[in-house]
Amino acid sequence: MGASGSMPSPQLLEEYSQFFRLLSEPARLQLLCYLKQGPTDVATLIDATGFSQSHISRQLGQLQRAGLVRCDRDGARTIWQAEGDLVDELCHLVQSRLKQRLETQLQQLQTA
Amino acid sequence: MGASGSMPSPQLLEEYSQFFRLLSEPARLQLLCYLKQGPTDVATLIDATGFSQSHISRQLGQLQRAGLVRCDRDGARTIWQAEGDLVDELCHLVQSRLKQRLETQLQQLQTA
DNA sequence: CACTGGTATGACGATACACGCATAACCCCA
DNA sequence: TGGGGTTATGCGTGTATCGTCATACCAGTG
Repeated sequence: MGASGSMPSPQLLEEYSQFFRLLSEPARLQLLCYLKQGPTDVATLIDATGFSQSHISRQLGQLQRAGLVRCDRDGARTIWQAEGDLVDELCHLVQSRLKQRLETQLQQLQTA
Repeated sequence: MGASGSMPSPQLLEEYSQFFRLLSEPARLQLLCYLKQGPTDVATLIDATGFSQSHISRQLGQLQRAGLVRCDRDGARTIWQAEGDLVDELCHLVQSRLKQRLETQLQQLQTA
């Protein structure tokens, strides 16, 4: 069961990995999680994360190009917010896995 | 709706990103997809991917430490196989997102 | 228009990691 | 126990990307 699926094309693999790479950086993931709590301006993000303004701008740019984040201009300021809950679902799946893995490790220790 | 979740701890963010980083490399993703088709020995993987033996060994090691892959020894050879279908689910979610994104872009072109 | 606050971008150092080569460690069999 | 085949590891190199500083860009205000 489930053993024989079809191999994705190299291009698709590349897209997948590019997407996952976006989430492979704690800084970006942190920004995403923060923005998930509601629309936020950049000054608040700088204050919350301690990163430089340029760094945050770059990371938000990448997330925006991937459609994970969008911005509305409020005069000179820019208000950012997370778009969609794909990342939530992905993180939830990964969390389940991590949890399950730790549980089995715990059981192995107890039976040893 | 869904605007206010709770912020994950830095450690958890780190774990998430480490996991996603595993999938951020086309080579590893390719190996995973290949192994999903059934147990395979290393020689076949070398042949299928064109990577060096040492590279494949390292990548499999990383995947194994994350519990995404496991190996059974067959004499001198090692037979590898994918473990669990977490990666399938993750890729499926990402694929849906990519598809949806292209569809909206297409619609925007048509209405323009 | 000059000025100010906010954002994006070029340049750069530092670090991480993908790869391959060579070689060590390992396992089976005669 | 030695030899052939298989897998893991030390090392070097190249490349990508993080993160910062300085600076250019851009929108609103006196």
